[in-house]
Amino acid sequence: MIRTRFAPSPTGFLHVGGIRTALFAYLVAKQANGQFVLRFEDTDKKREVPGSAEHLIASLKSLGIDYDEGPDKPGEYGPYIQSERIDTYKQWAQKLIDSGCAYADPYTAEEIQAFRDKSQAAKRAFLFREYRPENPPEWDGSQPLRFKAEPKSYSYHDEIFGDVTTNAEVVDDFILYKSDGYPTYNFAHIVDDAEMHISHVIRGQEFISSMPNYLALYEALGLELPVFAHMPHILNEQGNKKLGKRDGAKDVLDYIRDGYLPEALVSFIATMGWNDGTEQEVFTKQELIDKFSLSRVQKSGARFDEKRLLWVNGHFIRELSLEELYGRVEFFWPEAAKKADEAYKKQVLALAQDRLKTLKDLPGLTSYFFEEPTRNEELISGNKQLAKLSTDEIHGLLEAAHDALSQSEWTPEAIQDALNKLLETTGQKPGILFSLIRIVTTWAAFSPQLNDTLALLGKDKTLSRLQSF
RNA sequence: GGUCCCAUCGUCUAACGGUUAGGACACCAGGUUUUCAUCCUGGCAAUAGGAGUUCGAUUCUCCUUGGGAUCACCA
Repeated sequence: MIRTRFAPSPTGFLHVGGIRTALFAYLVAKQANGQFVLRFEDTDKKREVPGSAEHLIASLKSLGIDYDEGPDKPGEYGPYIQSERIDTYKQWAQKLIDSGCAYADPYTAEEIQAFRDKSQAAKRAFLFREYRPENPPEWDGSQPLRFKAEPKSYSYHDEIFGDVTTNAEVVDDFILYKSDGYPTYNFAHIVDDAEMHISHVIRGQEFISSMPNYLALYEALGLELPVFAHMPHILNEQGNKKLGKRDGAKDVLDYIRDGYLPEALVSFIATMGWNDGTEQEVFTKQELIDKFSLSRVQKSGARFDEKRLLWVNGHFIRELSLEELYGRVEFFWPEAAKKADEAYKKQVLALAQDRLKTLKDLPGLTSYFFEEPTRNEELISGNKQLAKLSTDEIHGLLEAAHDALSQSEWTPEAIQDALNKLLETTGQKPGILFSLIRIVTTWAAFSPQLNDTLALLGKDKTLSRLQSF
């Protein structure tokens, strides 16, 4: 049975890097009809951020990364919050003590710092085991509990990085239990993964360097090794370090608020560092479940390219049926659209759909359909051809347009006919005449095809805007 | 610095040891009788460097260079 997990600590929001790890773990579970588990690793109470747990859950839900078991979704192996599992860790720690694999750390912080300085002075890496006390006191919970490591070389298989060998020197007596009564991640996650029957450990690359210690612990605990897969980091836009909250990594929920579609986000995030080997560029969630494989995940880090995300988002917007899109843009309409009726809004949306990169673009693209636009002379003076016209000439053309259109039937076809005839009677080029009409009726930098725009705007509004110049 | 990992167009990437090194984003040009967008056509653009193995290396090995991760009573 395949069981994967996503185990964030509730210390903030989720950015694309974290979401990708969650998504891949989810895909691995779903494609095998297994379970995906959410677990909160809240053993560092100092770093915990209030509200973060709810925020993480909302982020996962917003992208449709549904977990089968989690803090708010009881399952067979709960609870799924580490701070509620202290008794379990205690039992496992006792096993280690009994088998002589763990001991109490009697040193003060100052003493340890002195060891550290000594190692540094000798230009050697600090290893606690070199200062291992000969007769450690009995562990009473007030001291840290350390793992008694046997330095040896390990090799293991990583689904993404392949066969990795580690150096014996780096195995050290790391802390299993902190003096504050909470276990460390290093200890707790291994216990939990075992207790929760997790088959695949999928996490960020930063844990690779700790693998020797984990492997030593699995061994001491007599546990079977899960499958490991370490994700390369997502790099910031400059490509010089892993994407982090400090250098502008955005909360995924902010992308939703900014009008990005969940399915676009999912497709984009999945294809950062993964592809199916064909030339397919975008994927639905179901396609990802069918086609994803850890072995095709790139070893090197991928940069976050916002331009590409924008393209993917536009692509998914265009794929949506009008009905679906209408359902998605509910909160993105311009203020003035509130009183407009549904049928009208749908027609407006149909004209805007191809132009939308994010849903947030909607007001800028459509407001003149709902309220009188603000006049912006620069649209005329900034237009090379129109700037050459005198005010009288402009008025003449608009008057002619008004007359011609006032006698027209009000369908896109009839309007187009009228406009074409107008081209002949005025002897103007479309670049001049149509641009002028377009600008005066919308006062927008760009707009949909002129006849469609006017047809939807309505005869009265069109004629009055032509006259108002 | 020690340890581990990585390296194809600007970016994301494809290529059982044999391809004119392919696709996409971005950019540029043209087309779809106005603009913007969509759509279509075309263009620009890469195997970090050096040895070795081989009839033949993007691909295998080694070195160099460059980059990243990690060295906490954080996860």
